[in-house]
Amino acid sequence: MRTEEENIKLAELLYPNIKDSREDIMKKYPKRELEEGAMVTRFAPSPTGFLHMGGVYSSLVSTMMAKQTNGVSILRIEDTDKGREVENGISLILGGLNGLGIHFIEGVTGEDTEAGEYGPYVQSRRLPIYHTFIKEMIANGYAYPCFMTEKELNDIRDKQLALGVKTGCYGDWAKWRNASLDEIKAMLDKGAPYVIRLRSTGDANKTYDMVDLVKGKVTLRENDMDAVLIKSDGFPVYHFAHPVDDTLMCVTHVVRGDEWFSSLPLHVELFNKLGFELPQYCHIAPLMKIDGDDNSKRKLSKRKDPEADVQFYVKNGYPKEGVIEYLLNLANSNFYDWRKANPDASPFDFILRFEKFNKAGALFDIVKLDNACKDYWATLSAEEIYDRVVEWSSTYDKELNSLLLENKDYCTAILNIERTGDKIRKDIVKLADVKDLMSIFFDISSYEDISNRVSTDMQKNLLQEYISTYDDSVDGVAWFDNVKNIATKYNVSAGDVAMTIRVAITGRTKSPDLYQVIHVLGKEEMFNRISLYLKKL
RNA sequence: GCCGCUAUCGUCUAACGGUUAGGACAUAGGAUUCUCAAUCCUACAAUUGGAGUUCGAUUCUCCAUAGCGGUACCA
Repeated sequence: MRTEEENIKLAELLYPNIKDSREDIMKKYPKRELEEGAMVTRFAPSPTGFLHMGGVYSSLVSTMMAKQTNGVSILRIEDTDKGREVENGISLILGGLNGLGIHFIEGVTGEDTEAGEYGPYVQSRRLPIYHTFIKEMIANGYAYPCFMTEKELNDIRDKQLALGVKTGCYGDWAKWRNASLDEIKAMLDKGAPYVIRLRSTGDANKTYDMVDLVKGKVTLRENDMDAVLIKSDGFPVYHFAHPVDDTLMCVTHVVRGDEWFSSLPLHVELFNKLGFELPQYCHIAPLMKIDGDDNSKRKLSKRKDPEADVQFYVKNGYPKEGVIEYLLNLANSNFYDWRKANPDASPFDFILRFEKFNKAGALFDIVKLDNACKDYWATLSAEEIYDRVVEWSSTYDKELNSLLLENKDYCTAILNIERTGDKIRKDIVKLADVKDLMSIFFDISSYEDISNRVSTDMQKNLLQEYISTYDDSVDGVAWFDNVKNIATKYNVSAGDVAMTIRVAITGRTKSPDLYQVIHVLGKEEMFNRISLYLKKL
């Protein structure tokens, strides 16, 4: 057991260059002046080159909660694991978030830029801050250097497993927690690598209650793990960065995935030992996915599920409004009722409530998301959709982009088919669908065969009759009356006549409203197509 | 193995301890006298199991089971 003086010496020995005290640091991060009830939230992703939908979900909740209470939302980058970091990781995160309309008030705004007075907002730029607090903890006897090797750690783990007890570095298993100053000095002189561990004073047999805003009242077991706080490369682990950063940045509500819930007791102990006030915790359930292999539920996985990656939505041109609607629906199921009552409101105006969140993991249902997206596109005009496709295709489909730009009026007319009146067409889920939808208006690559429904000879008769009776000036009802007349004359169904015309001018057995298609194409183009088809028959 | 969280139709969910357990998505059928999409109507479909408390339990308690999470010098 080391004495108080020895601990102070130890702290000085380990961090001789840290001269600031905690007060020096705290002064730079004054309490925020916000109105009563304002929430300060944060989203803290790692720049691993991949923004998970679960992250989008929690960032959406964080930003909306802050906005609804006139608080502050912060985007902080947790880049303390140098092994997993990826180049342009920050831009990827920002791109994905902004692409979905999620914006933070404060924090990182680019690879090397940030906004706000409580920075830096990238953890690798905050090392002296972490070191100041860890130095103080060592001096107080709350933390210590541990020289255990990977092999030693594995060995005790094997022993613990064999004994059927809890694994990890705690109690008597933590061999360096009470080492003498001389023993430590000897190791340091040898240049042995070390980590800084918490010197836990918790008792795992004791429990206490606290409130999680999503889960309600929860009973926690005290932490007794001597968790690693500072890695051998000098970077903090998440567990240590969390209390330090969130306290200095005056975060009031920690919204994070449920996978963190298990480490809450450790965080509580750290807040206490650091003399910090505990924030409110909101552990939201993860997004799940049915695994095809064995039908079991599992976390939406970035390796197995393309829809786990935000890039999937961006690349395919999913509307941000649809994705947001779906996510909000998942967050608070009363969103649906609100949407019915407020059909024109922005989804960001919906009031989220922590107590309405689901406690268990929800299956991420891409079919339902598609449905929300279809509904959204149906609310737009042809011009609005045209603008959105142009914007999207400029990066994701250059060929479609130039087609759109060269034929603006024509393309808008195509997009306007069945988009007016009270029967709105819903066949667009994502902008990537638009290409296929437009293709028939530019080029027919092949014809579907309907000869088993209408014989080739009959098709010729019907089309000739159609050409000779066609009147460009009549409305849809009169146009179809004519189709019916042709049907009667040749003793076939009106459907057969319509189908024949459809295949002749679109090549397909399925198409939008024929009358409207014809008028977008124009009389001349229609006749050209029909004669081309007649030749092929 | 150890620790924790959770449990209602296929999926997301609603239901002061008293409801014919409701809605949405999906699926199936029908209507819209041209296909597809949409829309409207109808149908299908659930309280994990077992004890207990209670006049009465989806709701409260306990046990079991299952799913998920954690058990890292990852977040």
